[in-house]
This record gives sequence, structure tokens and C-alpha cells, in this order.
Amino acid sequence: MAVTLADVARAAEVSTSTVSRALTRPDRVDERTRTRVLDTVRVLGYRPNRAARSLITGRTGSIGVVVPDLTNPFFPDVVAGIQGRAHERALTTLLADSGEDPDAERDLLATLAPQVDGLILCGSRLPGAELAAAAGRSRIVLVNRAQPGLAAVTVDNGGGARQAVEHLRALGHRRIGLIPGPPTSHSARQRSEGARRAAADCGAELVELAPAPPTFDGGEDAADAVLRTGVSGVLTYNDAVAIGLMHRLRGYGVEIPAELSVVGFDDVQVARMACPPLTTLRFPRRDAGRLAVERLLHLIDGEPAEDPDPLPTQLVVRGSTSRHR
Amino acid sequence: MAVTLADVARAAEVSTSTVSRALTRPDRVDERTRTRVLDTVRVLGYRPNRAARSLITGRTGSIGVVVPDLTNPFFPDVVAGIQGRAHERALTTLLADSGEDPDAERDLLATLAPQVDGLILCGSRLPGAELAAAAGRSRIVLVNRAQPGLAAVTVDNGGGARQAVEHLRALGHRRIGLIPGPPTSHSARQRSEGARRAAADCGAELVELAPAPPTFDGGEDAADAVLRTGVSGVLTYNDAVAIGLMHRLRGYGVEIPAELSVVGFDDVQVARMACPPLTTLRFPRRDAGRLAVERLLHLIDGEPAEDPDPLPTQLVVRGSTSRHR
DNA sequence: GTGAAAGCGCTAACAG
DNA sequence: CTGTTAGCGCTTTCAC
Repeated sequence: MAVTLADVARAAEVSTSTVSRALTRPDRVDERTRTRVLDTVRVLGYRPNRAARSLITGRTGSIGVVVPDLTNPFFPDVVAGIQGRAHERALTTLLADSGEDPDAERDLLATLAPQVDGLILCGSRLPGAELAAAAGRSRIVLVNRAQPGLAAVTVDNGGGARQAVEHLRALGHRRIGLIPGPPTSHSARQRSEGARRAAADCGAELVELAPAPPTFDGGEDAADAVLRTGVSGVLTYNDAVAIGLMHRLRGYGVEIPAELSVVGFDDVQVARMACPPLTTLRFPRRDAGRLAVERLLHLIDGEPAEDPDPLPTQLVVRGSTSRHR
Repeated sequence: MAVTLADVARAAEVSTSTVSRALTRPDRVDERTRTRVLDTVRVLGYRPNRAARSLITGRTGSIGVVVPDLTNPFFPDVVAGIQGRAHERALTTLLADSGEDPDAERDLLATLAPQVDGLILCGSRLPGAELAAAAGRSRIVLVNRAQPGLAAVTVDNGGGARQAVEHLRALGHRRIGLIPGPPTSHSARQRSEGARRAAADCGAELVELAPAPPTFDGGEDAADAVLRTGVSGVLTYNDAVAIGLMHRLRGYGVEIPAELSVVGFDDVQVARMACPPLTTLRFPRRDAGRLAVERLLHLIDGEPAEDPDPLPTQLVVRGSTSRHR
């Protein structure tokens, strides 16, 4: 029923191979035949059958993307970057959500891998060894997660945490609380580590609290602990935690930033909608997505391509931080 | 390099057709040969080549999903529902974001359609005629958008708006403002219409403002207009608008809900994080997604399937509404 | 119940 | 520069 290559060939009075070439290797075809073929293609409304093409080339023309949680406003931006670039490169994206569950992620990886030319794994929760193994079977690019030997687009998490601590220190805060993220998260560990080093360097005392789930609820539940430590400034793993924390604290009647300064991480959309608007760290999420596609294309073409520098983070100062006292 | 059907056939000492049958029509194969084949499949780690299968069956085993804006926290939940159900049905999802741009949506539709067995269009911005035409070429299910003759999963938007108005009226508000959504949006029109009817029915005066972009910024920009009308309660097209509005108003020193009650729509995650927490309307977004997949599968199997009832909306009362005066 | 044979629509050598 | 010839890996008649 659909128009096939053979139909075009017949109509243009050439062989199927010529039509195929005119479409995939225009330079290998005489200009006059080429235009004739291309015209018939247009007239007949021919659309190549991707399955047939894949079958022979081994390429699918799509890439797979796995994110831990689409509901986390962090990821849609990365995805937007990925899809934008992929679209420009005439690639389709298969997007899947692992729900932050390593088992689900493994499963998705297995089902996606054979259907795509390569995979972009955002904030993967899989153990390094498993990632390395998977990378042997398919082309993989990591986002916001590093693994020796694997291609990755990373963020300067440590540097961001440093900026946060220095900012608080500059405002006069000496004792600074830290609500770390999930210990399984690579970026969480980097952020904590960066904060630790920065505190040591600038003469602040870092009070590390228990790790919290990286969510609004996680932040709410951490409020009591923060209060107990008596710190005057606190840095959280991400914005969701910061906002949950502020929310609960406001309920307690704690004035922010007068009594406590709060710094988030990621600058998700809601950061500026919070009350008070949240001081946080921003990095170019869309660019991260675009870059990841670029890296993946390199991998697919078998080019070497060294890992680029981590993407820079930038402090965005809003109303949730102020001078101590 | 990969294990093929022929490899399995050789190892199990049967023909390729038997292997194929054992996999796709287990009942048409003798039990003993079947287990033997299935065992070899497992041992060899055989995975059917989807391209080859598609080429012959005409099915791709995937469905396409188009949303207007992944960044809008409304959609990830719907998508989660879709992906969950699709996964259970062994379908892969191709997810794309149209950026609320009808041209982009048209484009996506064209590229996605040939690669999938069917499409789920969430809150499509395309004109009805175009949708109808597209539905002629591919199987399509609409979500939160209705179009005569097309399969759809809808939400009781009108009923939701009615609940909002009645809630405000019950609290003593007589003059109620309405910030409508984009006129191109089907759900926006339904919500406005529902509010109008409810106001007429319960003796409230509905003051309709100019439509706002369905975003935080749109809400902020509508603040002046709301103030000018002097209404004591206001209903917005969605939560983002409500939160933007409250944000700006707080900046003006307006007390919410003491001076103005605000009701949103959708109950996105940030609704409860807003200050004050937002009274809003909730409906089962995940279920909407799951249902959409179900409907699509019916379509694909050529079953008739009548349209189900709109999904019910439910008022969630929080701190942004209170008694008038 | 099982196998042989014939393609699905396309690309990629290989000759000419 | 173009056509001929083989398949890619799988499903599906059609005989047996």
C-alpha cells in the first residue's frame, strides 16, 4: 500500500539502486537523473521504510534516553536539549523513566539497547561495573555521572558547592549545615565533597546532617535536624530539598533568611517561585543535553573524542540568603 | 554477530519457522519441541531483531507520544502513566515535546507516525480538521482534547471549574475573577465555560480577564489586572498561573487568602509547595495516561471501543482560599 | 506439528 | 554513473 523504492524506480525509469543512491549518496549520481528521481520521490510521496533500512544498515536512526525521574524538573530541560539536537540530526529519541530504581533502569537498558544506535543515561544509578559492561555492548554517554573509561557530560558539582559555601561564608556564616543527597548518587557525593573542601579552605565549620531523599518531602523531614544543629546557613543537595526545608521551617515560624540562610542546587523553575525565592546553583542543562548527543554521535561514528570539561555552575543569588545577624 | 533465528534453529535442530512459531504462536507447536526451542533461546541469549520483524509484520512495537511541554509538571505524570502501561504491554514509547508550537507538532507527527503503531497526542494544539486527517493515516488517541470521531481520554474540565466557583461562592465570594488559558487550548475553553455556567447557577458574578499564557510569568503579568477588578476570589486556568499570580501579589503586599482567594487547576506538585499552599483541582493524570494506552491498543487491534466518561476532577482545598471578609 | 520456500523494502558489493 | 545480484532476519503461506 505504501510507496516503495521499486515504485519510484519504475516511475523514474531507473533501477532501485539508483533511487537508493540518489537518496543516500546524492553525489554518486548524475545530476540529471538525481533530480528526476528526487522529483518522482516527491510526486509519489515516497517515504523510506525505516525497518527495511535498519535491517540492512544495522542503524536505527534513534537514540535512547533514560532519566531517573521526569517529574523532577531538572530532567525535562536536559531532555529538551537532547531532543532538540537529536531532531536537528534527524534522530528520533526513545525516552524512558527509571523511577530512580536501578532494577528498572537495568531493564530499560536491556530493552532499549537493541532498538537504538546509542544511549544517553542521565544520572544513572547503576553500579560502575555494570555501566562498563553495558558500554561494551552499546554506545553509551553518561550525563551528570562519571565512570572511568565511559564517555560523559559532567557538571562541576564540586565547584558549585564551593561557591555556595563561599557565598555563605562571605555573608558572615561560620557554621554551615549540609543536607546531602542519596549516597548512591554520584553528583550528591561530589557536591558534599566540594562543600567539605570549601569549608575547610575558608574557615567555616560544616555540619553534615543525614542524607535526605532528593525531594520536597525529604527537605521537610530534615527541618527538625537543621534546627537542632543551630547553624545559621544551610546548603542542600538540590532545590527540591531546599524548598521542602523552607516550607516546613516557615510553618515553624522561622524567618528565612533573617534567621537561616538556605542555598539549593540546580536552579529548577520553582526555585524562583519559592518564598523566599531560592539562592541556588545553575548550570546549563539544555547544553548538557545537546552535548551528550554530540558525544554520542562521535561514539557512533567511531571517533575518539576526549571528554570535555565539566560544565560550569553559577551561583544565582536570590532572597533565601542574607547576612548573618 | 548477534544471535539470529537461524542460530537457534540450528542449535535446537529444528527449522527457523518452528523457532519463529514457538516464539509468536506457542500453541501451534508441540510442547516438547517448544520447551526445547525456548531453552535454546535462553541459552543462546537470542533477542529477535525488531527491524526484521517489523519489515514483515508492519508493526513496530512502539507508540508515539507528543506533549506540548515536558517542563510543565502536568505532563510527566501523564507520561509516567503511558510509559507504565506501555511497558506492561511490551511497547516502547517514543516521546516528543512540541514546545506548544503547532508547527513543531505537525512536524513531529509526520516523523513519528511512520515509526510507530499508534500515537497519543496530549493537549494537541492542532486544528480539528488536521487531527481528523492524521487519524485517517495513523491510529491516534487524544488526551485532554476532544475531537468528534477521534478516540480520546478527556477530563471533566467543566465540572472542575464548577467546583472551584461553588467553593468560592460557598466561602462568601460574590465577584469572582477568571484568568482564562490560551484560546487555542481545548481544555482552557472548557474550564472557562464551566466557570461561566457555574457562576450563573450559583449567583456569582464572573469577571473574565484577558487570557494569560499558561505559565508562571503569565500569572505574574495578570496580577495588575486582577487587582484592578477588585474581585475577592480568582480562578486561574492552571496552577502555574495561580502561583505566578500569588507571587507577584505577595510582592505587592496583598495578603492571600485574607484579601484574595486563589484557586488553581491541575494540582501539580508545586501547588502544595506554594505559599500559601494552593487550593486547586486534581484529576488522575497517571490514569489518564494508562487509559490512553488502553484505548490505543484497542484501536490497533481494530476493536470498536466507545469513548469512556471524562475523568473526574476533585477539589483540593489548601491555604489559598478562605472566607470572604 | 513441522519444514521449505518466498519474500517484506531496502542497501551494498560488483560488474559493466 | 548505472544496473544486476544478493542478501539483512524474520514471518508466513503451503505442502507434507
